[in-house]
Amino acid sequence: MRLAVSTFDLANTITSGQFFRFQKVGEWYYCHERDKCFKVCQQESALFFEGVDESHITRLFGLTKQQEKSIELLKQDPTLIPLINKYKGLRVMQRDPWETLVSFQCSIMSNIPKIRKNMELLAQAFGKEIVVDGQKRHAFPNPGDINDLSKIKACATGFRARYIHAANRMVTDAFFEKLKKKKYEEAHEKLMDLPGVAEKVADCICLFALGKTEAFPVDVWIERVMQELYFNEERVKHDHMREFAKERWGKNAGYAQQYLYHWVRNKQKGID
DNA sequence: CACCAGGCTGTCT
DNA sequence: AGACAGCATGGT
Repeated sequence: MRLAVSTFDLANTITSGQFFRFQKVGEWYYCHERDKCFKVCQQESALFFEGVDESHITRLFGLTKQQEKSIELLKQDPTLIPLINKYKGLRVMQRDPWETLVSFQCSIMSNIPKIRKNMELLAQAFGKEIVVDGQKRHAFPNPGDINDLSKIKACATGFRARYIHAANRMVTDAFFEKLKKKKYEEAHEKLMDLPGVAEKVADCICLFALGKTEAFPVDVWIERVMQELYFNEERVKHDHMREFAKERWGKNAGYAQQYLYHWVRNKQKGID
């Protein structure tokens, strides 16, 4: 299957810290979401994919006119212009909420390669086996299925295991569907009732899975880049940065966050 | 090997 | 109520 994409950058979108279950094989990215496995590759303005229908691709990768317009609007902020031009086509994804919750519980005191490992091991330990292109792969387990604390620990999750184990008993897919319909502030507050979920993780779930585009997750990388670009290197509290983002970018704060994060991480890695 | 990561808990105003 | 120090874990 083929889809025309005018402003989209698959590689930067997949590797910008919002998605973890993928594997690059040649030109293809094999991507997982819950029980779905599909492959996707980009050649200029053509996106090729197999294994899911087009609506799945446009939803997951945020390929909407609305997002394109929002990012264009952010160029009214002169500070963001070079970042948006450099990573033109970077999108905020819309992932499965349950899988997003577990991946960001894993993100506590961690890093992207390790989160990817945790998610793969959890799928191997608790998910059903699926075969794609002759390769053995694993679906991600449903809410309720990650129910063995020592097995969760064996997935290199450490002290996060009890958070995942407890949340597994507290949520359902229907719970997240209800949150999608609520306002950002209310969804954010409800998420923080879950173990291993405070301001930052709740904002990641709001932004990457519940469609709350005003959510502005602040981790150490956002703290650093905001200090550099907006606070003249002064130390500022995370709460103040969230307020600042709300004032400055409103409903588009989440898109701003994604460009800031990807830019500062690649700068650190020396990628140009 | 020192260093790097967010949330939870207990303690102090 | 709100601020803050100390803890837990695995990879580089």
